[in-house]
Amino acid sequence: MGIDRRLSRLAHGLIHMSQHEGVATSKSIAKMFDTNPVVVRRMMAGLRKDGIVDSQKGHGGGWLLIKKLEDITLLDIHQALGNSNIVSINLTHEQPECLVVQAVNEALEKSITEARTLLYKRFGEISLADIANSFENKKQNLTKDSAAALCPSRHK
Amino acid sequence: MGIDRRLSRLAHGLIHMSQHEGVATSKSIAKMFDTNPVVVRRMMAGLRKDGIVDSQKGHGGGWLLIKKLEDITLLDIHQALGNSNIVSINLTHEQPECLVVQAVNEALEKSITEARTLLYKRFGEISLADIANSFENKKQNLTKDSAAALCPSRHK
DNA sequence: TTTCATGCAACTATATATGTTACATAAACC
DNA sequence: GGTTTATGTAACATATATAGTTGCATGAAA
Repeated sequence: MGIDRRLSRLAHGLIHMSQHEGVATSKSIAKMFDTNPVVVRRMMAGLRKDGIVDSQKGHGGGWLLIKKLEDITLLDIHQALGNSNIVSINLTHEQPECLVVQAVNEALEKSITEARTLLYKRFGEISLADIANSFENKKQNLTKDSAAALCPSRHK
Repeated sequence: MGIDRRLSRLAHGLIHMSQHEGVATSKSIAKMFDTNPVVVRRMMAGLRKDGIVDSQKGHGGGWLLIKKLEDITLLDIHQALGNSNIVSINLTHEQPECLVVQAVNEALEKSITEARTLLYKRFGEISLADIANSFENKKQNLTKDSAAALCPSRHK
């Protein structure tokens, strides 16, 4: 499978968006991610569907954050992206009538569900505001010459 | 990504192997999985490396279980297959110097590690003997006409 | 020597995220 | 009204990992 960096990228992007006035274009966001504007639009489409961002077409258009950072959890973003198999282990179904297969899959399913539930719980407990705060704390511990460490080449 | 059914398949196969005398060929195991003998050899190679099974070439050869079911956990099998990304979320590293990226990835990493640790813990607590026992319990609850529910067409 | 098994290389198929190009659509500006 | 700027979307290519398949070499028993 390809690697899924959408959650990490979007959390990054949304926090930056909250710190700037007005809209952000797919192009400007794409620069933060070192990728293509179309990739950004695809990811943002899911967030718009769930009322996290909105988009405006045409001149002066772009993306707008319409929820507060406090009200956006990592789980919200994950779910807005559609349900993916977050645990990459699957069960065999070739001999569904075999009791051994059933017993194996039952044990696997139980463990996997537990882990997935914990992950969702943690994601649900962490808002983008929490992350932004931990970033502010880091910032205050910086010396002045490293104070530019905020996507430096991307915010001129 | 493709779907990873190796753990589920191997647990199934190893339990069946423990219930039969002598060796099992890649071909006979492949029938249980509805797949090709080469797929079986590839999976079994990892288990052999970790001393869970052994193989014999030539006429009358095949695969032999050399550890007891009690001493094989789901974690043992998983690890014998090599380290895969069991949680299919990755972190961005496009702007490693950006404090926002760092804060986001820290939060994600922490949650993911917690979930992965729990999954490994559960996998480590479950032996194939545990699963085989739960299978025996099921078997005893069956009426006689469903008593064939053990990979029926595969064990003639 | 034949047969039967593993060992292994070299493909193809499949699924998903990612990256890219091209074009349609909509809104602001001149 | 036409140009510019932006999103919306389809279509295709790329990367990666599991799975599936074919062919051939190797080793051991009959």
